[in-house]
Amino acid sequence: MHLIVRVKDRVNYWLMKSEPEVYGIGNLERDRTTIWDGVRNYQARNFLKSMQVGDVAFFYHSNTNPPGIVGLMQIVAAQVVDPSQFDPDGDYYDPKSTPTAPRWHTVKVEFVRTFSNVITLATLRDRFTPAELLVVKQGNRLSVMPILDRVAEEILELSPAKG
DNA sequence: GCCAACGTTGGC
DNA sequence: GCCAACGTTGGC
Repeated sequence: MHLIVRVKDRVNYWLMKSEPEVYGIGNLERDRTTIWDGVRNYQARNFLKSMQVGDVAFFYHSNTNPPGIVGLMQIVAAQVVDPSQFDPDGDYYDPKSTPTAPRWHTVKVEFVRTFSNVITLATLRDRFTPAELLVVKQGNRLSVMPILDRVAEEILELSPAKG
């Protein structure tokens, strides 16, 4: 049986977590772009690898009060070799990685906007089931995850731009 | 600070 | 290849 796969240009949506104490949306607004380095989980890495330029990602603040989605960013470079894997003095050094055989790829993201209010985890739990949105699942530790189009659009409706 | 969830490591 | 021990994430 043959399937005709129609390849269409489409935007994929993602959610990416960071602790604001380490690197928050304010840091990204200041820097405009950043390499999303330091992810050392294979499932998260595989999602990072599948991101394409133009994809949109929600910036999620974790390990803070309240946790939640705080803004938007866009993928501006894909398949970026994570430079932190080569730094022997850094927290993310991977001695098994070499420049010719890097183990960790990531993306470069660009600031789009900060939401006027945090879309808290509690709000997300009210609106979405764990099957719809993985981040609301209890005990979820994945720091990069895909977001269904329908869910992304609903989140965007909750998020007027700041100012 | 506690602890549930869960990914990773390593002994066997 | 199993699985107990351990370490980390991250909400609360």
